[in-house]
Amino acid sequence: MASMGLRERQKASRRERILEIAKTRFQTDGYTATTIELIAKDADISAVTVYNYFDSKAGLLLALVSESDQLLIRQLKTMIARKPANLVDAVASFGQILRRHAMSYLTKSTWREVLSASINEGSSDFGRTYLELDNVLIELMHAMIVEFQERELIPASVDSAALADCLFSLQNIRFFQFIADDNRDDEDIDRRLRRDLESLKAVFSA
Amino acid sequence: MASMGLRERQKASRRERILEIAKTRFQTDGYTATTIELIAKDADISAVTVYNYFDSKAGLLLALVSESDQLLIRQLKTMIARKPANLVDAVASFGQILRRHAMSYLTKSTWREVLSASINEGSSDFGRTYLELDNVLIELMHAMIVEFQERELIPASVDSAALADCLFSLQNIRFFQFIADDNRDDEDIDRRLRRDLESLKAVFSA
DNA sequence: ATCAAAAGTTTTAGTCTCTAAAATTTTCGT
DNA sequence: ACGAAAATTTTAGAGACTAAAACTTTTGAT
Repeated sequence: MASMGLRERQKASRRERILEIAKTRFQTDGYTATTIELIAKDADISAVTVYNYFDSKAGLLLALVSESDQLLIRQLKTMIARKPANLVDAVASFGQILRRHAMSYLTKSTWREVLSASINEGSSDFGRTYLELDNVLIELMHAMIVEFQERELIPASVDSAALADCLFSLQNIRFFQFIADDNRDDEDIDRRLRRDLESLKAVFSA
Repeated sequence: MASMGLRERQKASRRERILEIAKTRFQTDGYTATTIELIAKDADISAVTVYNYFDSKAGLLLALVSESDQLLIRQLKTMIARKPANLVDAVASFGQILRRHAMSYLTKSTWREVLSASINEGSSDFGRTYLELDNVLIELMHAMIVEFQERELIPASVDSAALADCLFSLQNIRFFQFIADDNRDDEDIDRRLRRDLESLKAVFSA
């Protein structure tokens, strides 16, 4: 990257700087208490410049979230590599890793901002970034299912991509519910997700 | 209700008036173009008074949405009474009725506001109202499944409540995706939902 | 009917997100 | 070094929302 001109280097480093400052601010003072003005002051720039780098306050937050994604992906891959014994356990583990990772990073209240913005801004940068994130996770779910097929625990005739999308979605809505309700804990959701899969098994095995 | 004092009657009628005005404004000018200030002016009250009746602009919108619910419920009941031939068709119809009803009432963009607020305000009035709405729909899904069990198309051993919750959730996330993306049409989602159910059938019937 | 308390409304003043545009500064290619 | 291009800052403003003080209306007791 030595070929980058001053301008480009400045742009990249300024972006990093904003992200860095926002991260600590969000963590120490919380999302709502952190104003864009404050972040700008910390970074010695004007508030408008922050908007020049990020679409919105929520967009800044999402950029931070997507940074943490590499770790999440690694954790999921490790789980998949351990070859879970059955689909129900596998999907449940998948969800659990997601939830725990989410909670290690942000509070539920802050996650609500992320999810809420992800719906509202399907077209913006934010929306696109979020969709990419989801797609990576769906890819992982897919890989997991293909492995089940290779081990012949799932018939090869099943459309693995369709199933991956569907199972991820099911897990995802339970994640939404987990985030939406402060009183719902990890085990609560784990039970519910397992119950979902068990009832589906019950109807369709008939 | 003749027993209500002046105060209570005024309160109710003012609430109705705000709702009425907001409804026409939202429909003619759109949600974002309609400011609280404008609604207040139309209703001959101050903007702060609007906030006295509704938590937020999105809350006002939700109050409007929940008004339209009676019609939706009737449509779903009619569909259920027609005794659909199989689960897949039934769930697909359920979703289709929801989407069409939604589109007959508000634009996708406006629905995004509703959904986004529903996540962000789990605790507020808004959140509670929205949960109630969902619960009514889950109840209907449940009734439908019980009917399937009565017709012995689904084994009586299946936990009908768990299944209803799960199938509603699955349908619901596809509804979210429908709303989130302007380019996704009704048939698109219908196909996807059917594919979801078919792949689940394929895995679990093995 | 009168009057004080209760309830509801308005005014005011302010914070915060976000946008647009004009003015200014910085970097870049020549 | 100089003009063009790009980024940044200033300024000005809209709009959602909040808190509190000032005011008006309704109510219930006398």
